[in-house]
Amino acid sequence: MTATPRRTQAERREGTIAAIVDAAVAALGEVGYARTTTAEIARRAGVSQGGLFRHFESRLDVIFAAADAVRARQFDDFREGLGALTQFDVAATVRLLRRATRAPINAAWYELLVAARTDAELQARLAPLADRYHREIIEMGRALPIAASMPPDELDTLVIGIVYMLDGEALTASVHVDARQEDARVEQVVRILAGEPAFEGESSAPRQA
Amino acid sequence: MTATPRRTQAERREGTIAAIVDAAVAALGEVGYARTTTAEIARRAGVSQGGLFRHFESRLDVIFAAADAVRARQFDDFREGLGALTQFDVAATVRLLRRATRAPINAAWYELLVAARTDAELQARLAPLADRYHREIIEMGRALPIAASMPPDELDTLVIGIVYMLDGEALTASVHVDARQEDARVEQVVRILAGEPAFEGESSAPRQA
DNA sequence: AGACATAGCGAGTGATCACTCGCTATCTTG
DNA sequence: CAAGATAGCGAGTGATCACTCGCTATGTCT
Repeated sequence: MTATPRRTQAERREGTIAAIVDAAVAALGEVGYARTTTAEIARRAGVSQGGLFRHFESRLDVIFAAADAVRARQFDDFREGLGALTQFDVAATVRLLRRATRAPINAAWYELLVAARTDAELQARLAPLADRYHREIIEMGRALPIAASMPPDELDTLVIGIVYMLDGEALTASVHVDARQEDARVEQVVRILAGEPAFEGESSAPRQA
Repeated sequence: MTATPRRTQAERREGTIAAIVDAAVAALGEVGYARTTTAEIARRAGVSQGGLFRHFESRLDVIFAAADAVRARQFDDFREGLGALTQFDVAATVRLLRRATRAPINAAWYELLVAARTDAELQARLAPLADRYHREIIEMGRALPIAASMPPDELDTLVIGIVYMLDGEALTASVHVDARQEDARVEQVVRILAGEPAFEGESSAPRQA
């Protein structure tokens, strides 16, 4: 019945580990950190609980591997989206960023951020990953064509600020969405990045030397 | 030994309920949603587990009461901070907002937001509170002196955008802080709210009619 | 082929979860 | 002051947690 495909030990190992990590990422996104139990992960991965602990010493080790997978995948996905644009467009780029922050996989990242706040061990493991994430976002921003039109550190601050803003929007999205404001927000960001005032003032009397 | 202060039933009830709600808020902030158990809340409130269930039908009811307490207290604190300013100052106001998002009590709100994403019951209870929170933030923004210098809906979008940005910053703070960027971010926000470009462009050639 | 190593299994284990229940302590009402 | 109501207690209860352990299944090495 069961045709055994004859895989090497390394292949079996690798495949099982990948299944467990994928399962953990999906579970974090779908049921949250607290309910991402070893039983839940094993069930989703099609592995027994004992089998899971053959490859990971603890639940935290699985979680950590999942966190790094999320970080890596988010960049792959975003760069893929950027590459699909026929030409650079600030509004489209901001919408890509929003799509990234709203992606199910990114919800897993938020779960980890929040859990890390009150879990010292997780915090210690996650901090280096978060630093790297932060660095990669900045690098990504500097690689954008718009980088030529403003000082690098001002761009860095703007890019991170925009990402933070979309993070806040994504977090609140589970209990409150305002589609009209979301569109308006993209337009404001576009104006800011274009070096224009953020709003169309009716009586814009510029003061301050 | 124990001098009984002879309180009425209503006073006893009220006092116990307040202690439980306070304990829940503190627990959410200090140990997170998952570890804010009925035992933890009862211990902090100085009440037995059974005593807790005398006043609340379920853990979720306690959590809900805590959520509303957080929302109310955040506005009281913020308005108090605003009142303490000798005169209106955009930078100081943004820093007050940051202080609010970084306050321990606000961490409780983030815990609830994230938990609500994967908990349908909590989501249903929290959504009306979140709507109200959102509305009150907008009203607060419109009451600021700066409201006179730009169209109301543009201001709304900016204010919520800034709050979201500070939310994202606060969330990431447990694993990554960048004090220099945080200062720069306030300055950028001030420039944006003043109707100036967000950055000091070196070769600012304004295009677009 | 036979000896050995690694992969995978699933029934435990003690701790902790939300919540219940029978009880006592305190207040209210006539 | 007596009877009834409300407040508060803490030892259960079944479910679920991360993790262990003795076992079998499969791949590797000579």
